[in-house]
Amino acid sequence: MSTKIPPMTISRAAKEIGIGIETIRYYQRIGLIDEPSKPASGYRIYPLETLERLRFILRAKELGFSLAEVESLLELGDGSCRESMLVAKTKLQLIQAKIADLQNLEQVLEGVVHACEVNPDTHGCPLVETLGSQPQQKP
Amino acid sequence: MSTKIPPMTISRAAKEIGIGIETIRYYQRIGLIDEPSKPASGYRIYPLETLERLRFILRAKELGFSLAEVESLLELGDGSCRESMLVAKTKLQLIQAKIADLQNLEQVLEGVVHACEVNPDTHGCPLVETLGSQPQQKP
DNA sequence: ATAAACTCTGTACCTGGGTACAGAGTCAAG
DNA sequence: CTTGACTCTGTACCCAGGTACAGAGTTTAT
Repeated sequence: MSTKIPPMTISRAAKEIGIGIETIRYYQRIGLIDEPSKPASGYRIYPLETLERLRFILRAKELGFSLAEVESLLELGDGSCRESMLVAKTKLQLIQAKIADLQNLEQVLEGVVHACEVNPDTHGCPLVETLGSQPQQKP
Repeated sequence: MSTKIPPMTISRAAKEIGIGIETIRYYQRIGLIDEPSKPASGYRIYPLETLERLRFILRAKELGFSLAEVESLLELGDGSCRESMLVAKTKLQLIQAKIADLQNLEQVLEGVVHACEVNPDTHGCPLVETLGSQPQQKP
């Protein structure tokens, strides 16, 4: 009477998470997730725990963490909150620096695009001259 | 009477720009800068023009452009301003999206670090739980 | 005039983050 | 019970962006 739940094989896991099969295997190779033990004969079954871990990895990656950083976060997860916090704080500072950099670039690009729009000569493009001259205000 | 200006050999160029010798050669290999012609016997001399181009590349790289993007900017530099502007506009949009992403991450990390500071338990770390749960507000 | 320092050329190697594929085994539907 | 779809294992390959090194030639300082 029970509707059969199809076993969570690698391709179902991949589809569930929205990731490639080969990528899952890659993460296994580099030890980011562990391989479910193989049942003597048959396919590996991916437990919920592993799916959660994969989701964690994906979200962290989207947020700009490298796989190495993700790994340290995962390792610290089991340990002290203080240590994880240190990792996060360090990352936060990097993120803030990166934001500042990008905002600087944004300004430069906006200025340059505007200048190009206002003065659409075919020569003496402001964009090229901007990048070609001294560094922009980098405090 | 004239003080000898030492010739701008590759290592002097590298030092001047603040880049490795091998990196300059790498840029030559991939066609990003051209190799000064070699004087039958002796070392290649790097003209100011090439130094400028290297500086351009470095600044653009700092601003987050890939070498491929840098190349297209350099190519467009000689052509129409309108085209360069298109490249810059596209890049601007990417930059703005990236900034938004990072600001989202910043908020999440700040919240999490704050939560950790307020409630420094050794277990149930908010950071880990945050990344472990549903995706943050990603509009 | 000779040794140290530099350059040139070519090729090999590295890290990060995957992606592809061959060949053998396994499962599931008709 | 066969056929097609899937999995497993292992290895190879891809891209970006470099970095290293060997062996031969050149320059420069002493």
